[in-house]
Amino acid sequence: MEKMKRTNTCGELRLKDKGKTVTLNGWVHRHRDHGGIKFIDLRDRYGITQVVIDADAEENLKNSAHELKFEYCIAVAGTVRPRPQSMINSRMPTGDIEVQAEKIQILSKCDVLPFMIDERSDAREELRFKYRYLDLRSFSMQRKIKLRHEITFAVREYLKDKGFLEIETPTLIKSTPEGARDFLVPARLFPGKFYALPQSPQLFKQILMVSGFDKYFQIAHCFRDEDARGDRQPEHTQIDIEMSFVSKDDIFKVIEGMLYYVFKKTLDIELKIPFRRISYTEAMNRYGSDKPDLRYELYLKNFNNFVEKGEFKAFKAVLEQGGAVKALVAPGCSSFSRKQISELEETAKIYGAQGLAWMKVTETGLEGGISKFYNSSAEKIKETLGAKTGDLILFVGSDWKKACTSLGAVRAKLAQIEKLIPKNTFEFCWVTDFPLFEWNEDEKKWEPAHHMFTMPQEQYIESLEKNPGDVKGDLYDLVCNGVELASGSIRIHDPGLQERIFKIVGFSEEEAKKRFGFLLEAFKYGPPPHGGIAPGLDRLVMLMAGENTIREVIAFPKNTQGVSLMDETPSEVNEQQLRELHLKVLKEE
RNA sequence: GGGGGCGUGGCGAAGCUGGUUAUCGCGCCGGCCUGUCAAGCCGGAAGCCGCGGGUUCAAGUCCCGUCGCUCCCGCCA
Repeated sequence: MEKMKRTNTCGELRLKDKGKTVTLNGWVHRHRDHGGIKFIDLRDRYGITQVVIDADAEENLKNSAHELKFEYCIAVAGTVRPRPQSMINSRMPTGDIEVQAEKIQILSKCDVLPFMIDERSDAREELRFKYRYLDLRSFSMQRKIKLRHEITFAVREYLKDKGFLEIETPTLIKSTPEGARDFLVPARLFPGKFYALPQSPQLFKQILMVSGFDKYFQIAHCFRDEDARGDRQPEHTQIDIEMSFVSKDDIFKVIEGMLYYVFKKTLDIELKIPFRRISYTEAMNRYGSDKPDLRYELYLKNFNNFVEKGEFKAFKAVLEQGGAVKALVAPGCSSFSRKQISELEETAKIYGAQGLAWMKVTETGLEGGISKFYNSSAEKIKETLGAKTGDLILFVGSDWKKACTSLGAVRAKLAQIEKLIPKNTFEFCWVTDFPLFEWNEDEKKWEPAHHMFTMPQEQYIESLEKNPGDVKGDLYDLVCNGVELASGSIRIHDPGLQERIFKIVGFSEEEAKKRFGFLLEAFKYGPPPHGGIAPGLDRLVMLMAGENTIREVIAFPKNTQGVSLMDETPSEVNEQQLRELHLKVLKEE
């Protein structure tokens, strides 16, 4: 039997189409059988149209309608007719009309569903992933996948318009040291040798700069063999960008313009640009995070000055060891119970704080917790911290970074508890002036905070080696609502400077040559000054879709174990394959 | 690598300090019903309570182990 091909989609018929003979193809979203009259909600990705089988329809038609179950894929031919006045459904775009069925063809049947294709379906993620094809049928998933397409398309439009070229770089590349763990691919033709999947197209995009493609971009897949999180999984997509002859301001401008365009085009939201700029140090000091959430106004304050005058020994000890004591005023939270405070303390402890000290602000002064140690400076404390009667003040003393991040975590928790976070706002900022190096206590050596091709800021170049810890890099993050959206830097293009950096991070010339000799070689031939950035596409779409995990905006995501539940990846391979690849699987203990 | 949470018919949940026959909603099967749109009504089927061990007269419930999922710390240049 010939398949009945659609003349229209399920989302387009309106009153003006009345009287038309149409054929629709789609899935049985719902069916309501009233004995006489029957209704079918027919769904495709464009919408839902109600199909009616009248009570006086021929027996044949009624029988085939009776057969229909959820998610049967069917074709319906019939006539568009207006619904009776009182039956109009204003919640449906097609709610003014219905299609009076004349013929129904079942294109394929559907087993009993593991979960309903429904906006309200609350099937757990595990199940949704196993049956992702069904999950993706829901309008909410289709909306997100479509939004992703539109965002990606707008990015391409904008960048092309600005003169960028989209250039593909290889997926099978050389394994490079540092950074995340590589995914390796055994090379069949070279026993014992491996390709690696790119953690990013970093080296290739820099080489493209050497080649003179001064504005490059790529929607690039990146692979990192690390544990997944809500905003990260083993493979992700980034909008990889690199430019020559630019300073970071030029790069900021491109990204600001791009995001303005993308938000306007896809969500009709006008972002305020340029974005705020916050130094790493300020972000840590004020927000307790290098990816500050600016949607709410709770600020960490410095409490060091009061520690001297107070009697609290634990804090004094912290300062003697070179640490810091940070304070956070929780407005109107003096009614918090011990239990509530200790829950906040748990949050602080997760981030390495020893504890969470507190005091309450009352009419007469400070009360409870550690207040007795600071009675003499109560007024001054209130004034300096901006605390008012009815507030709760929270403290963490630790090394500076831990004090900031753990109290920053408390800040975030508090904002959540007190419902301080406004919905549907996007607060962007650039975080700048990151340290170039970080001290690795385990291995007793300096490590690049970003990557080792990052340019130190001008004023530090001369005395790099003296105090590596003080050196700030020409590197920057783009943050939105507490999510790190992009990371980038101006790169080193001077081989001499590059060598000095290698030396500081304990990278021998020999090792450097072996690993990225090709880049260093390329840099001998007139490399332009250049820099770049790479916004994470998944995270951008996640934020724009109002989701908290990138898995909601990836068509076929992996779970937190890095497993694709639908196709059961990763999987074992057979002996033959292993032999060809010169591999042997070791038995775990 | 470490910590928290969860695992009960196909799905989502309830099941208290252990105590009759494991409950509810959705779905499924059958029937009734001419205007519904999360249709309604009547009836029915469907459970190794993740898995293994232990405590007990008695375990979905307590203990130990294990597997899976999830959130977080670490990790993620």
